[in-house]
Amino acid sequence: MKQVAAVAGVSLATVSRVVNGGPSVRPDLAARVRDAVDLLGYRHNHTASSLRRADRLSASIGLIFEDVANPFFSAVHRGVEDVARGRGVLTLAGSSDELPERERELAESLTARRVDGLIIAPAATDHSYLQRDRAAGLALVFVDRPASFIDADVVLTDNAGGAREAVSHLIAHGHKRIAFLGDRPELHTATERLRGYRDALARHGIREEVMLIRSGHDRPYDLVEELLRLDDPPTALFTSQNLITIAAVHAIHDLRLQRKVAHVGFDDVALADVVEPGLTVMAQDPRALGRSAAELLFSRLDGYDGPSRRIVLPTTLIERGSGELAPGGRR
Amino acid sequence: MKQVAAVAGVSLATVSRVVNGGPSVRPDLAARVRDAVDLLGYRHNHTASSLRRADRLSASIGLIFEDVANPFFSAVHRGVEDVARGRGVLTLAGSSDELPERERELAESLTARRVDGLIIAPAATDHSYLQRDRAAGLALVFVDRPASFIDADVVLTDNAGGAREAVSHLIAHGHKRIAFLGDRPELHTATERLRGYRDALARHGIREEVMLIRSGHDRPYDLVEELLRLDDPPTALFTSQNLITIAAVHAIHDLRLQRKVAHVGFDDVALADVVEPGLTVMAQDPRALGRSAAELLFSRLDGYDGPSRRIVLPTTLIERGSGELAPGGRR
DNA sequence: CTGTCAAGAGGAAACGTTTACTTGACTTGT
DNA sequence: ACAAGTCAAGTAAACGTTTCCTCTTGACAG
Repeated sequence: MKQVAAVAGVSLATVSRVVNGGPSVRPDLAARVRDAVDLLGYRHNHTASSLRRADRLSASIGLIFEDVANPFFSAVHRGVEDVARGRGVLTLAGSSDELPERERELAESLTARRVDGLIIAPAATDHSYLQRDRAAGLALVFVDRPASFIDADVVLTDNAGGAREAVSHLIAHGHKRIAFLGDRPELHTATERLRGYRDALARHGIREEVMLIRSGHDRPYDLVEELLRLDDPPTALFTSQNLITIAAVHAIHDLRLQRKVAHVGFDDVALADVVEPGLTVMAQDPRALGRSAAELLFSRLDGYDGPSRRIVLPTTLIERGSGELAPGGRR
Repeated sequence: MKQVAAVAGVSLATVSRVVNGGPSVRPDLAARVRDAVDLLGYRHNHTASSLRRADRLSASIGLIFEDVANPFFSAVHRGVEDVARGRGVLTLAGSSDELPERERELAESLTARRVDGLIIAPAATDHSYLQRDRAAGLALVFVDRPASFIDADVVLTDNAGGAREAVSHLIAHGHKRIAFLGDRPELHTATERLRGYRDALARHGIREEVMLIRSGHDRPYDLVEELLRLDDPPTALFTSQNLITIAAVHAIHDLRLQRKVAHVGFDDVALADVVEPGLTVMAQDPRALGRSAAELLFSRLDGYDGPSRRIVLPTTLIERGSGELAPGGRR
């Protein structure tokens, strides 16, 4: 920049004004500066700039997910990017692999780079360590799961409602023995979906059976096999997470029961409509999740200073066949 | 930091030394500094630090993909992250949506933030604009597709070889009328896979048929339908991209031809083994692609200054049934 | 003419760090 | 006991910008 100033024969201040589209600089000078910029191949240094600038904004936000390669989270990522792009804001993403420690490291790494905000799908159980950064102006939004020990904006899927609707759908098709296969119970989404399942049963006067409620199994495939080989097996399955759903589809097909046992999954998966019968799912909208989270974040950066908000996005039932089988396998 | 120094009763330099694990500082002073840090909730400012530091490294790298939400690229992303994490390096990712202009904007945004390196799955046809940044020390690696008009490290999948092998596999099962469905021909991967297809036919003395070679159709589903309704339809399909593969599976199933027409896809997709028959694919290893790219990048940052390297990763044939059907549909 | 004002430009301080250089107190070898 | 060397700590300059403040110039009103 100094060189540019020298070549253009102006002061540093003027170069800065031109580079930032500053208000009052004579057209001929501006042109000279621009020529010098091109000539020297000057590249603006955004980090140095934001160090001194009044707003102190880095125009970048951090994302912390379980795994950036999980289709669910990469869709959230994209949703965030969609709205960040409009503001010239870049996204830094990292995978926590569901490890609280790793999540914290990432958060610290990101705040050390002075990101303007953080969007987190929380793994850690305690987020109070972010309190200080927030006091220092960091915008904070949680997505997919609420945070603990810190009061912040959050955007969620209607897990309980979606699960309730999914299970009610099975009940409407005549099922009474419906198994619940869930993720590890320490996950908020898992317990919420279980709550929805219970709710649906209760509303229809169906008694829960302990044998049919299974959470946090590490080999879902085996679990499904076991369930379907019971003396009195469930007539329908509700799988409450995408990887479990996929494992269940495998198991059901391997046992050749795909026309006998009904199945609804939470969260949509690719090729769900090519499987025979098509897989009925309660779909989420991860991209919208990301967009909403980003909007909450930017509203904070734009000065909103009210109480924290909680957005809950609805789910959509997609009927493809597997969820519409009657008990015993008739359609 | 000034406050920390004041509270601990030491100079700024000493605080800096402690914060950076500097070599020679008396233990009691170091302890006092650390106490002050905790007390004040001091957060290191990495950007200010890298501005002055000798290495001038931001410990972050930029990623530019077509779409961070595409499972292929999100897996590459994760591969990069795997190796970056080991070095405490963060990844900034952006989606170009295959628009050269958007790619360039992203690249400029990233270099303005002084990332140490850039990993790009190129959309643009001319990357010479990066020449200057590279001269200034930016490490540069291209992934999935080679760059144009700039000589840089690149890591690719063996597109031609994989396609050749896939098509040979179909030929080995007795097929002679094999259709090729490809992506837009301006994409490097698309032309390479077509080359592999042609190669396989030539090696086995099969004449190409123009009618059976289709590239860059925007409605692959309709295209497959059209092909299969020809008077003399192909007995096998080779779909050379994941989205096209999925569309083809849909079309084949809708026409109830899944046991009549053989099908091999390039790039693996979820649930491919639950479809009936299972979908045979030539799988890539996108995560390894990302890891290799990151390794090339870091070797540059570690001082490697030799000629640019080109890594080509092999593909793996996964036989699941659809590729092993004989012409006419017998197994 | 003088005085007021606005616009345009420059000088220098500041942002939060690191680091080259300096200082001072010890240690060591003779 | 003294020169030389070592080590720990401090001072101040520097990194690449932006911004506050001042200065000059010219226009215009009284």
